Amino acid sequence: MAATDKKISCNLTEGKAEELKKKLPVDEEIQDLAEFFKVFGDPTRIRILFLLKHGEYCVHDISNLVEMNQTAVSHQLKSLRQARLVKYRKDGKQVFYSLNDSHIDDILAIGLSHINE
Amino acid sequence: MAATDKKISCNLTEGKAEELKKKLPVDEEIQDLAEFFKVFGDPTRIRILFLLKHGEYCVHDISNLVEMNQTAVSHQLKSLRQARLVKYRKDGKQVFYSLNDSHIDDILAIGLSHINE
DNA sequence: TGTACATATGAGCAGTTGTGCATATGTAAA
DNA sequence: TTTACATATGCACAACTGCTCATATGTACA
Repeated sequence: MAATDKKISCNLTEGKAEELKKKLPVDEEIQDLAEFFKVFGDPTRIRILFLLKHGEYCVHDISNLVEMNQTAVSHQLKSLRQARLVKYRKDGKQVFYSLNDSHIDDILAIGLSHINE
Repeated sequence: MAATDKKISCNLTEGKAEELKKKLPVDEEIQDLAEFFKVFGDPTRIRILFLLKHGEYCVHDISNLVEMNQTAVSHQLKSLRQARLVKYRKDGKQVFYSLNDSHIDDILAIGLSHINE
């Protein structure tokens, strides 16, 4: 019995295991994916994203609409910016935020359809 | 000037603000969505999901393939089960896990396309 | 320049999360 | 029934997260 045919667990030979592992995304990709989804894993950020589906808003507006204080909103907008989910435009004293990724709608929609099943 | 026309921040009247808030999902839905996406926000769980795209595997196999000890994998499988992302089938001493939601592929694909942009 | 406003940032803290250890439960074979 | 194996669970702990407070930065206007 060749080395790669050795059973290493329930139904897996070493050969099959190695083959399978090659089909998985590399570590860095996995890590980036997790970081990306983590951004969707907070109610405040989700609320902001749903809000921005309806247009661009300044920080003060966002803060009012999601009923969170300005500092908390600013922190979350930073996360969203770093994940490249929102973009911003400065106009005088104000900063207007809007969605930056066409996929956001899709992801939120899939999420909704899952939880409503 | 009517009460609902009062400017409450940058470009928002009270009336517009109330209208907008009605368009956002209710709190419970927002909360559930966040919980759902949180599950995708961990590298180990993402790895397990990618693995299960290729078939059903017992806990021992999964543990081998994602190179994590059995206990950690069991804990994560519990999260995935609770989020209804995986289902399981008992066969003797073993428990075989597989994907439970057709949307998983879609979500992972969108995530990948975002991080590779 | 000074003042007021809009937004961002850093530190601190409470709450949460992922992992590993020890162990429990469940099943099959001896 | 005893033993070995497969999986699950409770607890403890370190690491991380999101919020708040205080404050910094930046801009406009008097």
